[in-house]
Amino acid sequence: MIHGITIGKLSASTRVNIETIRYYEKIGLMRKPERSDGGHRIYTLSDRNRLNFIRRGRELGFPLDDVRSLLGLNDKKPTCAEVLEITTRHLDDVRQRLSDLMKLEKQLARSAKECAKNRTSECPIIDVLSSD
Amino acid sequence: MIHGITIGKLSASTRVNIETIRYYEKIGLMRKPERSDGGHRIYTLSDRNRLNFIRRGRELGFPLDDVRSLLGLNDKKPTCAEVLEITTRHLDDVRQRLSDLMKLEKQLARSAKECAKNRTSECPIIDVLSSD
DNA sequence: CTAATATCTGTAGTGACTATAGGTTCAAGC
DNA sequence: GCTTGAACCTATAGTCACTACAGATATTAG
Repeated sequence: MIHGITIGKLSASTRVNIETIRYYEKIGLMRKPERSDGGHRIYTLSDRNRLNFIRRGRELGFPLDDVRSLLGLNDKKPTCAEVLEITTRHLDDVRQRLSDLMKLEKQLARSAKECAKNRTSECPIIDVLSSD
Repeated sequence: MIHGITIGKLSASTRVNIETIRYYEKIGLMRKPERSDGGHRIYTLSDRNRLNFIRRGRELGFPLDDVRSLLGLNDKKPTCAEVLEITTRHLDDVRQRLSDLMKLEKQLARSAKECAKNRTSECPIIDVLSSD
C-alpha cells in the first residue's frame, strides 16, 4: 500500500469524476485496479498517467474511440502516421462543426436583432420558424 | 380522407425522418393524429406546418425544450419578449461553443502541423497527451 | 468506539434521435 | 378477387459520454 491511491484522490488529482473513472473501467479504457480487503479500488501512478492521458484527449475533443486508439488499446501502439491521421480526421470534424455554428450564429444574431427593434408587431423569429 | 397525409409523405415533404416523427409524437411535440381503419397515421396540413416549424427550430439549434416553448406547448403562446429571451440564451450558448471550438481548432491544428513535419522522432501529439 | 466520510454495486436517466425485429395494412397490377 | 411488394405498425434497444441515484459497506479521525 506504499503507493496506493484511492479513487477519491485519483479523481481529485486528475479532475476526472469518480463515476467517470468507474465508467472508464467498465468500458475497458482503464484497467481493473487492485482492491483493498474491503473492496475499494487502489490505483497506481501509472493509472494516474493513463487517466490524465484520457482526460487530455477528451479536452481536445477526441471521442473515446479515438482515445482508445491513441492509447494503443485497439490493436497496437499507433504509429506517428496513424496518430496524425486520427488527429486530422478529428480536426476536419471540428472545422465542420465550427463552420456550421458560425452560420447558425449569424442567423440567430440577425433574428434577435430584428426582434429587438420590432417589439410591436408579430414576432419575427416566430415568423421565420413558421414560414415556408 | 380528402386531405389525409401518410407518415411517409409527411416525412418526404418535411425532410424529417419517419422515426423522428413518431418520436415527436411520443414526447408530445406532435399531437396524436387520426388513424386509418388499419391503424396508419393520417396527418393534416396543419400537422405539416407544425412539423416544419419544429424542423426549422432544430436547424437553428434550439433544443427540443425550447422548441416546445416556442410552440406554446408549455403554457401559452410565448410573447415576443419571451421568444427573444429564449433566442438570446441560445445565442449565448452557441457563441460559447463557438469560442470553445475555436480554441480546440487552434490546438489541434498546431499539433497536426508539428506532427507532420516531425516524422522521425516520437509523436508530438502523443507527447502532448502524455505530458503533465 | 463512534460518527462522519468515502467508497461500493447496480440501475436508470440524459438528448435527440436511430436501428432493428417481427408483424400488419395498403395500393397497384393482373 | 388475388397477389405481391412497399409502406406502415409497435416495442425495444442502442448511440455517446457520462451523471445521478439508492441502498449498502468500508475506512478513518477523534
